[in-house]
Formats: sequence, C-alpha cells, structure tokens
Amino acid sequence: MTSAEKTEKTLRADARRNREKIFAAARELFARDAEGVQMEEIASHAGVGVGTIYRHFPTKQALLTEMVRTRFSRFTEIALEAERIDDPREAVETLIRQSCVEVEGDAGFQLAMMSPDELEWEGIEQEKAAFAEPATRIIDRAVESGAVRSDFSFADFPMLMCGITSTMYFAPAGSDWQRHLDLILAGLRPG
Amino acid sequence: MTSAEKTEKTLRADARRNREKIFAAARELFARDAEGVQMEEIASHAGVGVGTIYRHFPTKQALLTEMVRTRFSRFTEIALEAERIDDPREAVETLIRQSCVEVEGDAGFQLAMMSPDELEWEGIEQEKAAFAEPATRIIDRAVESGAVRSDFSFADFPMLMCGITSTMYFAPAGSDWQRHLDLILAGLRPG
DNA sequence: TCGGAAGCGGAATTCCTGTTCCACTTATTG
DNA sequence: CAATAAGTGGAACAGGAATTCCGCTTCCGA
Repeated sequence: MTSAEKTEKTLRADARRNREKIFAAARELFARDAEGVQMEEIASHAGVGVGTIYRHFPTKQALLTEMVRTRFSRFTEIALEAERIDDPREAVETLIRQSCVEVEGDAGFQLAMMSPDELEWEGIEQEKAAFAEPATRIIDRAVESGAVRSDFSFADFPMLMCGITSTMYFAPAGSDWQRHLDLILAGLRPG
Repeated sequence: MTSAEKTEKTLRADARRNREKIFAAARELFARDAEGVQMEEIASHAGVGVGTIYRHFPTKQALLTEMVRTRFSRFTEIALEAERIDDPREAVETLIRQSCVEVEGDAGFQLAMMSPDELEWEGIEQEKAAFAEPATRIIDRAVESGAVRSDFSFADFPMLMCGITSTMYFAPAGSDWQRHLDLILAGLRPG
C-alpha cells in the first residue's frame, strides 16, 4: 500500500485531518525559512505534537521531500503549457521564465533546486523524468529552428536554474534575479 | 593593538607558530568541505587542542571570516591586472573569468561568495571596497566603449558571481560552471 | 637558572534539535 | 454503548558540535 492510498482509505478521519494540517504548516514554514525550520515549530504551527508528525512521516527529511515532490509536479504543467507556444524561442524563454516564477517566494523549493543531490531529495526521480520529456522537446525544437544557440540542451537546464535560484535565495533583500535571467536568455541566443 | 600587530610583536614564539598552523589547517579544511568543518577537526589537523584555537580566535565564525578576508584580497589583484588589458571587452571578461578561477576549488570561499550577508562575513567591507574601485573602472570603460550591453554595471557583479559560484558549489561532480560563465558572457554583449 | 606569565590540551559543559516512547484520548465498529 | 484498535501529545532521550575551564607545560627575561 502506498502512502497515498493509506491517506485515502486506511487513515482514521482525525488522522487524515492532522496529516493535512502538518503538511500545510510544513509547506508554509519551509517556504519561509528553508534551513531554519524545526520539527517543534512545524508541530505547534499545525496545532499538533511532534509525535504526531512522526506518526505520519518517518523523518524530517521525508516530510520535506514529500513537499518538494508535490511542488515539483508544477514544473511539468509549466512545460506542457509552454510547449503549446508556436514560436520556438518564445517557448523556451517561457519555459525558463515560468519555472523561475514558480520557484520565487519558496525558499525551501529554491534550496531543492540548488542541491540536486546534496540534500538527498530522493524519491522525486519520477517527477523529474515527467518534466524532462516536454522540456527536452521544447529545447530541441528551439535548437533545430535556430532560435537559440546550437549547443544548448536540456542538460543545461538544471545548471541554469541552480544559478538563477541561488540569486533568489542568497541575494540581499530580493534584488532582482530577473536581471540574471535576462542575461542568461540573452546569452542563449544564437551567435 | 590590532590582531595583526599582536601576531607580529606580542605573541610568544610558539604561540605564533601555532596560530599559523591553525590558520593553514582551517584554510585547507574549509576549502575542502565548507559546511562540514568542525573545530575538533581543524585542531587535530593543526596538531593542537581546541582550546588553543580559542586562544587565537574568539569563535569559529571569526576564524572563517579571517580566512575569507585574506582570500578576498586576491580579487583586488585580479582586478588591477585586468585593468591593464587594452581591449575593454577582454578586460571585463578577464575580470569575471579570473574571479571565477580564483574561487574554483575553494568551497569555503564559494560559500562566502554566495552568502553576502547570510553567514555574517562582517569585517571584510574594506577589502570589498578596495576591489570595487578597479572593477568599477573596468566595467564602466567597457560600457562606454560599447563593448558590453549598456545597462551593465558593477552592481551586477556580485549577483553574477553568486550564480556562477553556486554552480560550482552545488553542481554534481564538478560539471562545468564554465558553460554557465560562457552564457553569461554571451549575454553581456551589446544588443 | 628560575620565577612567573603566557600558552596549551582536551575533558567536561552547554546548547540545540531530531527522534523515541508510552500513558492517555478518540474514532470506529458491531 | 462498550471494546478495541488507532492516533496523540509532549516530556524525555540522544547525539552532535561549539565553547569553556583549569591544571599542567613551555617560553623568556632577569
């Protein structure tokens, strides 16, 4: 039985409610201060005891990973939407720009974007693969049509996101990562 | 009496030796694994007890900041060298590229590049100012000569370094940050 | 050479957080 | 409405890492 099935069927009504409260609290706090979140904090914010969190998630990391996974699926949606855009360059630029927008304001997610392996976000391989498909199509199409430099490929995507995301995460007082993005997009043009 | 003066004059011979051993050990370990360094580790690597470290540096952070400061002065040298290059574009590109090279291989320094305020690198303002002067001249010259996009300015420098550095720091198994740098440099061209 | 000040080592302390445990509640089911 | 299994709270525990403390050692000037 998967974790999802357990949530749906087996769980007692009050337990299901708590699970959701925990999840919501964790998401909010993790988004606010990724590295500083503490279990006690999440618990009190959710109105439960720490023990209750551990009934639902084996470790802190598991809880955080679960949230990153949920959040990650949005990327696939973004990619599928971008794929509908006719102009090849506009499609790539939208893909990248929208991905950045999605990450903005969620420090926890930013951290996950930056540390591919470092922080052991294991178990989101499936989501990554689901995103890679449409994203690769968009990028390859742009390359073939000459809309971006010929050596650009999907392999560059994580690296670019890492760089731009770090600007969001570390930059003092939200100075604009958009500028960083603009430079990158300009750099992607053929020539 | 400044810390430097104390090192020169007041310190007992053996104490001065120890101070240097500690500094060297800390530099090496911090470069290798910035976030993982421990005081015990630095101490044993330097061949002293932890207590001895605390005789020389009030806190761990102070020790690390001291190292970052030392390292930072190299940037100014790089900028002064780059300023001697005639071609304005080549000068900027050298400035940026060499700065990256300087940071490569030193995880601790990479971390310092990324977190301007986060990790409280207080006390290196002077070094930063010394670097800003020649760097600003190089960038302004390039802008005026039309060698780079007209909206580029020194204010962008920290942001770019943050992005590229994060690629070095987080990228799995040293995948090339050079590519990131190339994209940025391409993006800086006028157009 | 000697006295005392400076310096040293490293066990002990402190603080901080994730995780465990279990007596106590609460939902569910017949 | 029991009986019971499921779920809960939060104090206690555990382990990690920075920092302190102090009896002992080493340097250095007279």
